[in-house]
Amino acid sequence: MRSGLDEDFHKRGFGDGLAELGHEDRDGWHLWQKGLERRVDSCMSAGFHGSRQDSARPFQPLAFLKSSSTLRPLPASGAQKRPFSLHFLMTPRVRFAPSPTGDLHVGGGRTALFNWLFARQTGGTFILRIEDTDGARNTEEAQRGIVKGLRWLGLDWDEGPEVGGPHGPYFQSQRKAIYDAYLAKLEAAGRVYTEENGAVRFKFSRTAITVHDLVCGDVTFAPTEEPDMTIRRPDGSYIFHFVNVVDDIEMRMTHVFRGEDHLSNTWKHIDLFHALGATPPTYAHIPLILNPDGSKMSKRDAGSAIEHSYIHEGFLPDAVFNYLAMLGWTPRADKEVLTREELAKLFNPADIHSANARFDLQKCQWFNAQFLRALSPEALLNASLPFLTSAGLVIGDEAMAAAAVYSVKEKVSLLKEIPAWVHYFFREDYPFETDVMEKLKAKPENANLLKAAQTALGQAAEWSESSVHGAIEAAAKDAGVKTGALMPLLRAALSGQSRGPNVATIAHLVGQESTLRRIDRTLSEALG
RNA sequence: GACCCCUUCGUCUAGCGGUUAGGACACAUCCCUUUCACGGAUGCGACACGGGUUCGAUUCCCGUAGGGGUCGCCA
Repeated sequence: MRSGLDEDFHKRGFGDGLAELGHEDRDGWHLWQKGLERRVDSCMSAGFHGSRQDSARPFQPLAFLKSSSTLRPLPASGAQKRPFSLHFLMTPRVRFAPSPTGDLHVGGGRTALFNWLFARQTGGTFILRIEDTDGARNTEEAQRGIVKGLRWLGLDWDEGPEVGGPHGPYFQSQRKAIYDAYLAKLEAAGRVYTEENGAVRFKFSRTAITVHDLVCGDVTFAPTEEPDMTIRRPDGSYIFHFVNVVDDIEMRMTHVFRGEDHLSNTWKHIDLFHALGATPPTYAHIPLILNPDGSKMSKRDAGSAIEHSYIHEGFLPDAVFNYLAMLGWTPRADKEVLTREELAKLFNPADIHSANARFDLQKCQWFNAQFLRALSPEALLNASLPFLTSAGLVIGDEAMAAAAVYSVKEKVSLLKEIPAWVHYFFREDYPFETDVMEKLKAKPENANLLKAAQTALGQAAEWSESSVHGAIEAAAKDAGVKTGALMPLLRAALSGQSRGPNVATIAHLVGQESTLRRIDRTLSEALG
C-alpha cells in the first residue's frame, strides 16, 4: 500500500537499507538520504534506542513510516547525520522459529509474543517456522505442544503450519532442496569446504562484524579465531545457523526478535547473510527469563512450561499474555492490566529492556486474578468447566452454575481453586470441615437456632437473595441473637465450610427446598 | 579460558545531570465486613563497589565485583 509519494520516494532510491536521519523536532522526523530530505508525519513504533557502546552512533532508530509529506533538497548546512537502517517502505515480516521440544517454554512463548506484538502493531506478518532439522530428537508430538501453547496464548500466525503461505513449507525438515541450492551459492563463492568425513564447513570472513541491535545497540565482534563453522553434517542434514539464515532470507524476514542467548552467535549469521549476498534483518535480542533465584530457567522449573504450568494450573491466556509481555518490556501506560490489543498498540521495541528478568509466579497469579474478576459469569463458568469436571462435579443448571462460580470469583486467583469453593452448590452430601463441625457442636443452642432459621426460611414466600437475607435477620432477631451469630451457623449448614460467598447468596442459588434439606441434614448428621 | 550482555526496594520496574528516587507484586498494620476475599488507607523497602568528568551524579566515562549468555557435526 504505497502512496504516490511513497512510490516517488522509492524510485529515488529510498529503499530499505541504510538511510540517514537528521533530527526529530516539532514537525516530525526529518530523514535525509541521497541529498534529499523527507519529512515524516507519523511513524509507527516511533522511538530511538541509545547505543551504549558507540557514542558516534548514539541512536538505533526504529521507525515504520505510515505516511509521508514533503520531499525537498537537503539543507546544505552541516547538520549532524546519524546512520541507521530502516525498512520504511516495507511491512515488517517477523517469525517465531522454535525447535519442537514438547511443551512450549515460557521463554519461547515470550519470544513469540514479542514478534506477534510487533507484527500486529505494524500491520506486518507473523510467521511460524518449525526448526526440526535434528531429526533424531524431534517428534510430531513435540511439535503439537508448541502449536497448542501458541494457540492457547492467542498468538495466531499468518504463515506457517496449519495455515500455509507463499514461502512454505514451514518445516525445515522439508526444505532440503532449498538448503542445497543455497549451499551451492556458497560453493560458487568459494566460502565452503568439505572435510574428509563429508561435513561441510563455512569459511568465516574473519573480519570485525557489528550487530546493530534494537535492544543492545551496536555490538562489535572482533575477527574470530574460532574454527570455521560446520553447516552440513556428513549425513547431508544441515545445522541451525545455516538453515536459520537461509530461511530468513527465503522468507523475507525484516526483523528478528529472539532471546539474548543468540546475540553471541549473531555475527556468524551476519557473515552468512553477506556471503549469500543478502542484507541481514534488523535484530532485537530480548532479555532472558530467569528463575526467582536468578538461575537459568529450564524445563523442570516452576512456571517454565505453558501447558504444564499454566493451562493445567488454571491460568487465563490473557493474564499470562499480559504478564509475559511485561517481563522485559514496560508499556508506556498508566496501568499494568492490559488487553492484548492494548499491548499491541503500545508495543515499542525501543522500550525493551536489556537486563534479564526473574520470573515471579505471585505476580503472574495477581494478573490472573485481575482477569478472572473481569470475566462475565458465563465466561467464568466456561473457563472453569474443565476444573469442575475433573473434580467430579456435575453441572445441571448452567445458569446456577455460572452464578455459583461468579460468586467466588474474587476469592481465587487460579481456576483450579474454584471447585473447592463451589462443590457444595452441586451436591448435598458435602463433607463438614473439622473446625466447622466443632463449631456447630460447641454450643447446645445451635440446633435450636438452626431450626428457627429453617422455619423462617421455610415460610418465605419469595426466594430472592434479599428476601432470604431478610428472613435470616428476622429469625435471628426473634431468637434474640445477632445476625452475625446466626450466619456462620447457616453457612456451616449450607456448605459445610466456614468461608464462602454471602450466606444469602448460597441459599438463593441452591433454592428453597435444598436449603431446608441441607439444614435437616446438618441437624441430623452434625448435631444429632 | 576467551568473547558478549547486564546491575535502582525481596521481585517486576519508572527515571534519561539537580527528584522528599515514583509505581506494581509480595509483606505488615488499619478501615470496610456474617466468613473468606475484594476494595480503600498507611507502612516497610533500592540506586553493587571504587575511581574519574562536573558546581552537582542513580543518570556520563573507566575499572572491580557479581549475575547471565556464547564459544557443537543442539536449536
